[in-house]
Amino acid sequence: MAALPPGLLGTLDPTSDRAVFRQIADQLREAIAKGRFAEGAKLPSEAELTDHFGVSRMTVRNALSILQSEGLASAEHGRGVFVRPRPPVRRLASDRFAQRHRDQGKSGFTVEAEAVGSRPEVDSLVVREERSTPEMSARLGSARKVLARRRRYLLDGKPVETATSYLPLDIARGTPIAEPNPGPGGIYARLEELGHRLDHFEEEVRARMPAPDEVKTLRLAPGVPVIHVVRTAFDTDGRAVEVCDTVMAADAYVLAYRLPAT
Amino acid sequence: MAALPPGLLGTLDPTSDRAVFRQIADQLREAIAKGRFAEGAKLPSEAELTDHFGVSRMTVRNALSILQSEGLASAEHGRGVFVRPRPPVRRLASDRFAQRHRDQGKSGFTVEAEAVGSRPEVDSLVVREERSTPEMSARLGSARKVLARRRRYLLDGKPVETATSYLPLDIARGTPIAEPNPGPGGIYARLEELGHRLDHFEEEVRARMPAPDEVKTLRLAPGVPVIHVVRTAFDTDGRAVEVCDTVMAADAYVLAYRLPAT
DNA sequence: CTCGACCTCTCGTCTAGATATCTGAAGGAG
DNA sequence: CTCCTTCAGATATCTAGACGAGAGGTCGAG
Repeated sequence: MAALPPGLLGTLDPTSDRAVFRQIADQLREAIAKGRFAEGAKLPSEAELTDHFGVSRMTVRNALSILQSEGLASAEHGRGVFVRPRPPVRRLASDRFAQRHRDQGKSGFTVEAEAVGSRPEVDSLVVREERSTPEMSARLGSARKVLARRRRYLLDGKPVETATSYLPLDIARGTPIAEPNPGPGGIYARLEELGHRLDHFEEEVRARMPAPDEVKTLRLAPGVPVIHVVRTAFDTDGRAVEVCDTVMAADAYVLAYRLPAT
Repeated sequence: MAALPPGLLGTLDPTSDRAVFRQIADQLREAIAKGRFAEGAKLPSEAELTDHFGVSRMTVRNALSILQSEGLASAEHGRGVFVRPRPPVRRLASDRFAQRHRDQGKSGFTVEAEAVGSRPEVDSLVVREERSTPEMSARLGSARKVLARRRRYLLDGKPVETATSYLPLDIARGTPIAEPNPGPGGIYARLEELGHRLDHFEEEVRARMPAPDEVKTLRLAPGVPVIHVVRTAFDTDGRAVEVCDTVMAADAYVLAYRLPAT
């Protein structure tokens, strides 16, 4: 076992009342912040840290798990623990739903993916009728059943977002909206053709840790939260014509909004 | 040691290749989801779970730490592990910066706090001149030094948000903006009085896990992400007159936006 | 040269304790 | 009755190992 290069990490303070595993985590965190470990670089192995600090392996693992829960590092079984690179974030423009994009037949996701030079993909498309939940009824008016359109979005093969649109059946049933592929411009273009002229959207943005199924679907690394957006589309009659429930990998997104000051 | 009530939790599947501590976490998660443990209720103690499942204490602790990292539970030293209550979330209205609130002399935070019947507080107010960072220079134009206004917001005594406003010195120096208390309506009202008529704001929203100092300042429980908002204010000349960097406890906030469809 | 067996390093899971610290309740001193 | 001590129960930290499993390199058989 080769020892760690001297000076890379410091030593423990036995007089401190700060737990040993936290001190170790602190040192690693500081070393990462100072660039002593580059993005994507491998941290010292558990055995090396065990030797360097003179503690048991569980204590070292405890320290490493802190860094992972903070999203600073991620472990790869059989390889090591690595500094998590900050992925190039993608910008979700505020004019995502502008008329001009619909007119060009492009969906919001396609527009954004092309803007950063990435390859967009859509996945696991399920369209079906479902019973409405109380929450959805409150948002959509009183529809008993709704049309649900579920899909997953990928960027260069990596899943970044899942979205489910809910529409009242009396609007969507028997229209292209109920087809897997609703045609150019997406369902918003179809809604306008059906006479529901869109007026505005309301978005609610939350952040939280993912549920286990979300970790799986979005292939989330430990310590990555999700951004949960619920968007309601209103037509010019003031009726809610669609609710879109979106869960995004927080390390892949920056949401951009423009607010008037008046 | 009293045994657990029968039926509250199931048993392990020794043939499964799913790790034991994950199976235990799954069972607890499911029990919480089904309401067998109410919000704020105490989960079985480590000793009880150890007995019930016939595993060592470290394994049980491992399972409980998963629930905490998911934000589903939080441990209290010497008391037990409790189901985290979903706190009543606060709504950040899209018209937060509307002219009418400034005219009434109310800040955005005060307006929102009153809307949910909570007692707002502002804390640790620091106003000083600082060197500008490259990022800030890019956002604010080219100011070499900036005025920084740091503060922490509390709701009913609980810290929920920290915010730092940065303003170019040529605008702010020697004005009420450089005072700890800028007067009614806050700095936006002062900016308008100084001839900088506000035109619009641009907000960038990110979510991530908190850094250790943010955990401390916002008294965040483990497994709670933060929402990071950077807002830039533009005047009618198109000049950026203020950048506000805000870090919010994600379990205390829902951000609401209204987007035009045109 | 190619491919597969094997070997080593690495992280993943689990056990069975020991000691420390915090909380809340019970009980005694005043 | 009030205050303080004591104690039981709970989580926090740490040790010292054992075995499992994935990744990647070495090296010999073919």
